[in-house]
Amino acid sequence: MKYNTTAYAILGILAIHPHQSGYEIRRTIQQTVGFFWGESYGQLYPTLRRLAAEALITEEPSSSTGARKRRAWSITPAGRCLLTEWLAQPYHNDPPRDEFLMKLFFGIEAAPTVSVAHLHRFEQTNRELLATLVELERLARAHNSGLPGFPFWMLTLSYGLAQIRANLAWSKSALATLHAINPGEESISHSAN
Amino acid sequence: MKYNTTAYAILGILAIHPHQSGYEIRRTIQQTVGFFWGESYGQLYPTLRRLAAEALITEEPSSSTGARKRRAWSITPAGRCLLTEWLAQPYHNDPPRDEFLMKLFFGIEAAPTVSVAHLHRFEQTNRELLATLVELERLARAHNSGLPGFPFWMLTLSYGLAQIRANLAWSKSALATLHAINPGEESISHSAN
DNA sequence: ACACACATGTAATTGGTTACATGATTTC
DNA sequence: GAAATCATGTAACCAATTACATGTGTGT
Repeated sequence: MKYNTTAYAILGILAIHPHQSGYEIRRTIQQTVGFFWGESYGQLYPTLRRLAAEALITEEPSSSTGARKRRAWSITPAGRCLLTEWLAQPYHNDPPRDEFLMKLFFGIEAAPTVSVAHLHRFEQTNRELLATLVELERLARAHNSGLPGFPFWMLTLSYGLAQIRANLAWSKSALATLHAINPGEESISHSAN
Repeated sequence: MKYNTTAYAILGILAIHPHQSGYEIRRTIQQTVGFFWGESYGQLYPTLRRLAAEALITEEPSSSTGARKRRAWSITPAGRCLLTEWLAQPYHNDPPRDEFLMKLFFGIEAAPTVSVAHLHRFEQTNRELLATLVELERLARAHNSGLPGFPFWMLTLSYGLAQIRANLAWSKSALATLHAINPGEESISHSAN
C-alpha cells in the first residue's frame, strides 16, 4: 500500500491530539502547521475513509446519529507504527514553483510600478504572517510547553520566523534597489495588487 | 483562453533569450531560475505546441529535417503582450507543503536520531545550493551585467541567498537544540538519509 | 563502434483544488 | 426562526510528474 502525504499528516495530527473530526483535523492543521502545510476537504475526507478501511484510524462511538453527524477519529497502534516508519524515511519536497519570484525575475518586461507592487504585497503578507506566528508562539508557550512534542513544534516555528525575517529584510533592500533604478515613483498604488 | 504558469515561464524565457528549442528552454530555466522554478518535458512540449497554435510563439526555420530534429522557437509580439499582461496581475502561490518541516514537527513520534538525520540532510542540501548560487552570481555578473533584466535577476538571486543563509543559521541552532534534548548521540549515521 | 549529450514527444498516473450539495447544532 | 458555524461528502477538473519510446549529432 502507498499513501499520500495527506494520510501521514492525518496520522500525525491524530497522534498528538486524538478524537478529532475531519473538520477539526483540518482546523488543527491550519492553526499549528498552516504556515507550511495545507489540506483541502476534497483530499481529507477520502483519505480519512481509506485510513479507516485499513484500520490505521478508528471511529470513536458517537451519541448523535444522522447523515451529517460528527464523526471523531483516533489513531490505532498500526497507524502509529506506520507514521513512525514514514518519519524515518528521507523527506521529499518537490521542486518549488514560486510565482512571485518568477514575476520579479521577468520584471523588466513589465511597467516599472508592477514589480514594486508585487514587492509591497509580499512585504505585507510577510508582516501579517509574522504577527500570526508571534501569536502562535505565545499561545503554544502558554498552553503546550509541557507536552513532549513541544520542542519540535518550536523548531518549526523558529524556522518560520527566521524565514519571514529574512523575507522582510530582503524585501526592504529590494524595494530600495528598484527605487534607485526608477526614482520618483513613490506615490504609486498599492491597490494594483 | 487560460494558460498555466508553464506557458508564461516559456514566454518569459523566450522574451529574454529567443531562438531556443524545448530542450534548451528547459536547461535555461534550470540554470537561471532553477532554485525556485522547475519544468518537466511532459508539461513543456505540449505547452509549446499550444503556444505555437495560438501564435504566441513561432517556429524558426531550420536547416535539418527528420522526425526528431531541433525546433527553435521565438516569442511573437502577441506573446510578449500576453506576458506583460500576466506580469501585472497579482501573483498567486499555492499554499506550501513542506515535508521536511512536517517530519520535523512530528519528530517526537520517531527515534531521536531521525530528526537529526533530516536536519543534516537539510543542511547539506542548503550548503550545496549556496555554492551553486554563489557560482551563478559570479557567472551572471561576468556575462549578463549589461543586460536590461540584470537587476531583476540579481533580486531573485539575493532572495535565494538570503533564504539559504537563514536556513543554514537556523539548522545549526536546531541541531544544537536537539543535541541538548538528547545528548550523547553525536556519532550517528548521516547514511540513514 | 560506442557513448554521450542533444532532442522531441506521449501515455498513464497522481496529487491536489474548487465548487457544489447537503445537513446538524448553536446562538441570538 | 434566522444566521453562523460546525460538519460531511462528492464530482469535475487540472497541473504536473514519471516513465517510456524514439531519434540525431558529435567526439573519441
